[in-house]
Amino acid sequence: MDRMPIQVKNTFNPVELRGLLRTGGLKATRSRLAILGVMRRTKHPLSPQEIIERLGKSFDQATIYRFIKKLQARGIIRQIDLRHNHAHYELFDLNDHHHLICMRCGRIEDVSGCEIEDAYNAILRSAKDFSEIRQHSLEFYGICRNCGKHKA
Amino acid sequence: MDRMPIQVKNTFNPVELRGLLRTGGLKATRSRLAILGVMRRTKHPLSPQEIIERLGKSFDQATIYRFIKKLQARGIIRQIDLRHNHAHYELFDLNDHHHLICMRCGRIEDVSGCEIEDAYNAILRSAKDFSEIRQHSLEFYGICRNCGKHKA
DNA sequence: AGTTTATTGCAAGTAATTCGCATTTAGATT
DNA sequence: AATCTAAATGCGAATTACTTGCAATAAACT
Repeated sequence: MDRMPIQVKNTFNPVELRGLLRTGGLKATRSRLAILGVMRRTKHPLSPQEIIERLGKSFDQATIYRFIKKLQARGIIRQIDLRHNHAHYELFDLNDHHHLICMRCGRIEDVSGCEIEDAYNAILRSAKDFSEIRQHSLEFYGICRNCGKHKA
Repeated sequence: MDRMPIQVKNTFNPVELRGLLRTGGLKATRSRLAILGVMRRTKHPLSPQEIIERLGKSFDQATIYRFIKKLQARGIIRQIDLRHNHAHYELFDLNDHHHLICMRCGRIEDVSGCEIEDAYNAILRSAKDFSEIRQHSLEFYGICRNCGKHKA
């Protein structure tokens, strides 16, 4: 394949998607590249069903769910809790960001720069039974401007 | 119908449980007092099924789920994402605390004192589409000491 | 090209949550 | 205390979310 220019964080090109999989010991199948492609080009967390919809053609759920598990175990994606009754996922982003979620309409906005990482050590020091923190999840639930206009 | 969250101090005795419900415009039935009782005396987040188990007698799921929704809408309980495939809930606690969750065995430890609240304003300032934050969720996922001993 | 092994697709299975509706009950009203 | 009414319950069925077993397929290594 052609050598691709160096990309900014998390702008995975096709080659990099392959590498991502290989590094994780995962085979790079057409489906998998397509799934990662969808996630890459969507800027908000996706549910498995949403991924299937975006893939266009009918796609087997089991395949998605199994793949998601592997991605998650390898830290390639992370799980986001939007408080719908199903999980959402997004590509792991080194620029740690979190989400503002509207409790009425579900609108999502990214918020960036939250120095939780700095708190890790303090938390570990105070923890009795834990020796390692691998990830965290931080979501803010509120009311978006639009919903704020219309009385509840 | 559903109202705005009401955050009441959490020093519940039986009488206060009644008041809690009344303030929320909810009828104080025997079942409801029992459910709140279970949540009060358990120090970790519970799933609807766990609540049913603890209630002893056979208990209708629909009743629990419906009640939980109302409690949540009123800010009496909050939802915790332990990344099992179902939601967990705990009584809302003004002493804001969060959870360390073991990614292997699911063990939970509380961590307290995380000054996220102070970040609310900063976050709102930087937010484009949000005018109000009502709650947040912060969970840390890691490996507990016990699981840390045994190699993965 | 051939072999190995991970991955897929399908169909069935389980778990989690919701809904509709007839019945009951808490709490306000008389 | 008896009555009234809206809210809550119980039940069964429905829906949604996710998982599993297994035979067929395709990636990656030789």
